[in-house]
Amino acid sequence: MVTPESDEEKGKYKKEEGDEDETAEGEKVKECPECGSKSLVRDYGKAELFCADCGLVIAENIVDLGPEWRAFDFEQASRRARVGAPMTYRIHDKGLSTLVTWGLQGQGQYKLKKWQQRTHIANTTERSFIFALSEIDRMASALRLPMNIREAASMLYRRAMKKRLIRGRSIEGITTAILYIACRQYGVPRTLEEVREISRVGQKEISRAYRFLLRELDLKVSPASPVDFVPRFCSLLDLSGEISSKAIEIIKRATEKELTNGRGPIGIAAAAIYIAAILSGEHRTQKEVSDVTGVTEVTIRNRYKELSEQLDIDVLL
DNA sequence: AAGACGAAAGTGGTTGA
DNA sequence: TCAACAACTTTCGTCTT
Repeated sequence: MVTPESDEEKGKYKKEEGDEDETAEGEKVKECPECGSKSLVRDYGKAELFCADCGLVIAENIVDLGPEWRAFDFEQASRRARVGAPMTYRIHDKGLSTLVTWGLQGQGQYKLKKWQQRTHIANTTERSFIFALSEIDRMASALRLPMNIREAASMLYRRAMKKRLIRGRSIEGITTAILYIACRQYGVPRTLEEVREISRVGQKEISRAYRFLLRELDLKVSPASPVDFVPRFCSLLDLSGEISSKAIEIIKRATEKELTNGRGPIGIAAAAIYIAAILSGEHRTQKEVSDVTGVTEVTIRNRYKELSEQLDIDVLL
């Protein structure tokens, strides 16, 4: 599985707006097949091309790592082809189910009862697991998240179950928190509000489950970077990739000057987008930005005042 | 009339004794 | 466990376009 994002990985994403990229099969891609976004980003560290909106990994090994990688890849591909469908974490028994038929004739009543008790427990945990996976899938669909993130979420749930962390807790809370974590880990964070909207539980419970899982699975989720929100917010505001790049540039300068310390990343992202849009002659009102980002106009104002003053950006309306 | 501005009070989460 | 604290929100009156 791809495991994401440590601090040092920040900043090595390179924007390739409007540029064409090649998948391993040699096709040209310009937009994300999952969500249609044109914000495709190359991560040279992991040698991936992925969608900055939803996190879908479109191509791996896009960088020429030497002449032999294709052969390597092909060999693997053909080897896999012989084993059947790729194993997935999203099927409750990892897709390796076997059909077993029992002959129960001749068993005594007692033994049967015992067996039923045992399988009852197995059935209920199994049942809730299946429910959890379907919930992850439902919410991931609503958020338009790609398979790789759903896989990661399912895997996290598996780990949580193995450690017996689910018992006595609401599946809804856990699954929502897990999805929230998975998005963060893949560098396409969702806001707590966005996640809450498609969840069946409230924000309080999601946060509780979130903190609980981080502690118990000792996951390290570095605080979300404002940069990670920019492409998605921009496309929600119908702003071009140029503006997105400009906003990211502003954030980078702000980060160097340590203007982002202690501030909420979403507020920073919102302000940077607000500024970038005005500078590009594509004005968006504070209300519009506020609506898609979920931070108030007041916060956008405060951040954008700070940024424009400290970075000597003249924002003339 | 809509957008931007900023003061002031309120809220929820973190930190440190 | 409690209080102090910073960031953010809510609310609202005022100014600008």
